[in-house]
Amino acid sequence: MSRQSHRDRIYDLLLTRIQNGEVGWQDRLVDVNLGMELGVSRMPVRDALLQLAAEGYLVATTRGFTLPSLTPAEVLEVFELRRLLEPRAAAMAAQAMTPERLDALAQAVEQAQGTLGSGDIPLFFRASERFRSGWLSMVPNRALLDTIRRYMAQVQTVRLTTMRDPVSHAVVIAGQRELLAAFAARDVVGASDRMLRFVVEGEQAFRRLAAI
Amino acid sequence: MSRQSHRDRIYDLLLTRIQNGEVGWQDRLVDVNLGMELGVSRMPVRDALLQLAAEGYLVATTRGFTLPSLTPAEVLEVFELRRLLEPRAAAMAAQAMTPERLDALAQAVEQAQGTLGSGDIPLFFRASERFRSGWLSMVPNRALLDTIRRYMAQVQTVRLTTMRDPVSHAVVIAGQRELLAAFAARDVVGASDRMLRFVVEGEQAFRRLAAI
DNA sequence: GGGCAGGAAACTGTATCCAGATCATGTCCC
DNA sequence: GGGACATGATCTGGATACAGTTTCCTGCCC
Repeated sequence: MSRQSHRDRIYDLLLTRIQNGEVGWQDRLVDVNLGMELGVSRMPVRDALLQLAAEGYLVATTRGFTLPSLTPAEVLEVFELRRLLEPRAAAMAAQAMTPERLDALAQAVEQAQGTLGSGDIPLFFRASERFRSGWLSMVPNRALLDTIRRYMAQVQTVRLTTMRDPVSHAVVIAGQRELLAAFAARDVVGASDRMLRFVVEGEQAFRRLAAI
Repeated sequence: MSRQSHRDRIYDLLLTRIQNGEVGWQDRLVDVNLGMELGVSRMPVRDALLQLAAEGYLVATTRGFTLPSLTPAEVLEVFELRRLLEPRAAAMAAQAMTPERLDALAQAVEQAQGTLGSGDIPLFFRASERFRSGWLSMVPNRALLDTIRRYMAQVQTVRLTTMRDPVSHAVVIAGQRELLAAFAARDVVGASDRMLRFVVEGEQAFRRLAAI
């Protein structure tokens, strides 16, 4: 298979859409429709959708596939997982950091900062996502990275919702700035500690918004 | 769908075979053959196999699906993940433990102990699996539990291999006994600490066998 | 206006078939 | 004996069609 199969191509495309927030929480991904859009039969689309479901990015319903919708209790379970894994991941990222990646991360933080006046929520989300995936991809442990990415996909809709809360923006940006400083200094312990606080702050914002 | 679909039924059956060690590391699971064996077309078989692959239990090759075969470096990445997650999981299991579950765990440990003289490797493996899945299923955090189960599926063949090393058996059983004692005492900290040591011991055994 | 029933639409699961890719085996040549 | 090439077998990916299930919409009745 010198060329990518339809299934793999469609999987990549759908995963990118999901991770870019282009799939709404009420959208239904239906294989026949996507097949027509992409010029293929529904079979490879279905295969890609089933794979995304098996990996936790989507949920199968009797009327197409949708984004997972976690209960607040389930989201808190993911926060617990984040507290266990992300400090270590940030530490590893700090150790592996490069000047080029630091530049890119700094740009993402400045972009997020620039939305504080304008209230441009989608841009704030995209910049924050760029910061996050930028440092995550420095993590050398592939099993750890895959695990983090998997659960992040499941709470995507929650993240979009909490990002709409302007109260959180300054907190998030302050966290990003301090993480960036730790990364720049190759401060492994500092990155780990700040990441833990970052996750805790995110959980506090979630609990406030969900009135838990 | 009041009756289980072929796909789901076949998924369950194949997963059971995998987890019971009935699939050899050189076996190839081919959808046409399994379809004939089970009296269905290859499509639901293929779907089930693709799902098992997406979940990490199998790997697709150009000639059927096989058990995953991780490189030693990849296995060590998983050990890192285990060190991060399993102490916490054991702590939660200790907190949630019930007398009935304790009985079942104790039986599993005794069964594993009984193989020390006979050298019955498959029985030792099954008893150890029973111990492990017994306490894991007490973990109330579903995200954490799913994450652990997923990466354990990927290292199944490694576990089967290291289980064949008789030197490890006494170490494993001692670990199980001490975990069992911590669970019985609802000793959350003790369970966490012992679990960390258990994982480290497993890693040491792996490093020794892989001559790393 | 609300509830229920029936039918159509919209989906899913899967069977069958075809085309393409890969692997294994056999043969020939050096 | 070893390597290269050709051929056949064996697999995969995917297209199409059909049957079954679920949901939605409309009409009718109270």
